[in-house]
Amino acid sequence: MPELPEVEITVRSIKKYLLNQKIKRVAIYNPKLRYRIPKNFSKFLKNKKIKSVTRKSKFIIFEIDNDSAIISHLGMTGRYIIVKTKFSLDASFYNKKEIIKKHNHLEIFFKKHSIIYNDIRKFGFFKICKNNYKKSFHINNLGPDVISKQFNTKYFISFVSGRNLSIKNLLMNQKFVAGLGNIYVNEILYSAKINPNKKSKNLTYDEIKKIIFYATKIIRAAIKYGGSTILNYHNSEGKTGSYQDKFKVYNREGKNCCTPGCKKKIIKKLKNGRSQFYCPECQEI
DNA sequence: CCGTTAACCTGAGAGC
DNA sequence: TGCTCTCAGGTTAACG
Repeated sequence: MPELPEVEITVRSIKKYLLNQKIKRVAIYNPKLRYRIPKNFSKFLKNKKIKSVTRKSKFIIFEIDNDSAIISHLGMTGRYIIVKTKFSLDASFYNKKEIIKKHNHLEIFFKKHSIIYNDIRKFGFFKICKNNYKKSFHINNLGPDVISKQFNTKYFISFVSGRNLSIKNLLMNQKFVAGLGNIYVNEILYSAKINPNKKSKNLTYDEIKKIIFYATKIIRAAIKYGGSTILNYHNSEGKTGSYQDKFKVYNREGKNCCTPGCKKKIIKKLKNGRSQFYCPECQEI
């Protein structure tokens, strides 16, 4: 499901329900996620307060009051659902058919509400960090956030030197730049007019500048529009994103290229297990 | 070390 | 209608 914008929207939409709330109880309905939820998870959280909710790349960090944290990842289909009281479980958006109760894996109860973790494909996970979460395996290996100043031409060039991979694979690599996924990489390369199969080392300085420019621009715009909803992404209050209406190539196979004067159709090719969408004319290699 | 592939899991949609 | 097949917002162990 989620790339940086969807995770950012998730964080914003759950934050106000969690900050400084005391955890009364944690129910684990199914521990079998990407990593098994540890046995001491409930005990670890009980009676603690959530000090902050932040995003690092596509990870969500819940800082707990005693210098420890929970790292959460949504995988492809993970989502949080705020439940006002336990009696509202069957009400409103929870009733929408796409939210199926058997995919609720975890629920954290506060005094007057709870938050559910729901994940169809179970690629998401939770990890307990007892020390500095920034030094944890997942966070420590991340490159700069795509919307941070550290993601600049100098960094780009130094990372690429001596490597031999396509620009699409490079942008998908979280060690290079954190937060991008398949949708936004396709969109960025279309706007920058660069073929996804072009070798990173063959990019010109101008092309690198364009990639960084459009990466920033597109990610910020996607956040502004509440992320993208393809199949089942919703924020924690049940709203869909609308950036999918702005897609120029993603999910547009066979449709006309958006560039004025270009008569070509968008093509789709499977590469490295992921779909590439691009215009064969505007993004000629 | 580097780049690519397979695997994890469930459901939607296409084709027959 | 129903079956089979492919693909889907991600990460990472294992392989060459």
